[in-house]
Amino acid sequence: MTTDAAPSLDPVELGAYFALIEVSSLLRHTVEQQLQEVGGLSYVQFQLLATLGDAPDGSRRMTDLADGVVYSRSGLTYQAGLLEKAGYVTRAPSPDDERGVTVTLTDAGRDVLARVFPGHIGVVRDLLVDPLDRADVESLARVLGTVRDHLRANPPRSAAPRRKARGRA
Amino acid sequence: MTTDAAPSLDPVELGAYFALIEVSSLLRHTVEQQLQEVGGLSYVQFQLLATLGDAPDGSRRMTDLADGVVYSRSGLTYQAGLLEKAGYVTRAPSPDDERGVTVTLTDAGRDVLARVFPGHIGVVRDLLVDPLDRADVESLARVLGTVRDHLRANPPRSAAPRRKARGRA
DNA sequence: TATTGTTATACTCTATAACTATA
DNA sequence: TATAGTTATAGAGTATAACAATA
Repeated sequence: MTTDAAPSLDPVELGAYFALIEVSSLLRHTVEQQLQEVGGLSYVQFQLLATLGDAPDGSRRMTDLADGVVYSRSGLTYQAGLLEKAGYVTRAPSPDDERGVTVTLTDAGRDVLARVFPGHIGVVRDLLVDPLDRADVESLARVLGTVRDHLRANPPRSAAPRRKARGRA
Repeated sequence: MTTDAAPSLDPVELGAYFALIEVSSLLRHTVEQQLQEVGGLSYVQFQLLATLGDAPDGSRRMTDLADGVVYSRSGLTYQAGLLEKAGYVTRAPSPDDERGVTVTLTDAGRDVLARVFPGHIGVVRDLLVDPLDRADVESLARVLGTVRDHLRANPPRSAAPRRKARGRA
């Protein structure tokens, strides 16, 4: 039901896709530079720290940290290791489940987050928010929120359950 | 120079930003898997091939290829080298400017594009287009188009592979 | 047995700087 | 001198598979 018939997108749909890719790519690239310059953080590292910062106690289990940030376990272990070595997080066995590891934000972690945040916000405002009027920002938030919710509800899986477009050729 | 005063974003603005990052990240990751499985292509390689496919004669100069795809010259040389080795493009000195290199799509390059396209389109439709109604897709295309145009007009001063942004601060 | 996380390893990609050659 | 592109190289990140420990 997905891509059996001749798949195509009209110009508007294609335009939305291409614009999304180009905008997010450039925005992310610029933010990455800012994070690297100011805090020596990669974007993934920032996302992990920010996720911890959102948690009431600054703690989260590895698995819960992975969410939309990283796509493999070992990748998360690697990044968490770097953050721990930098002193931004600690890792300890989870109290309730000895298999799990609880990652906790340190004071130094909160510091680097605070140091990095203003410039981060500045980039996002300059590149994404300022060029738009209020109504467009609201529209963008709503529409992309819809897409995000659908993605979360239907995890795209590793393209495994997806049909092998054995089309022409 | 841009935002020195206390920078902040309200929840809607932050929501637009986070949704953009999450959606584009997941979309790109899924597309990358499809491209890899079906055609053995990375996303960047696909973008380069697709750019060539858009050109009337299937040719373009290296510099023109770089546009929103790659952020360093050497990175482009690397990817173009891979594509050449795979037989998807040829490289030859530009006729008009002996310093330049003209990259040209081969028949094999067109083949792999054609082989990869249906599934690519399918992913984009499943993940981005189908969850939205027509008006939302149009809105998304328009708003992101606005942002993209601003980004192109005001290159974020470091992601400019062509000009040498000298005179920092 | 299934799940959580780590390790080892190999690979891809990126970026800086030095270099060649054309303009 | 400035521009177009390549090369060398080094580093960051990712993914897969084998592994240990716990549930």
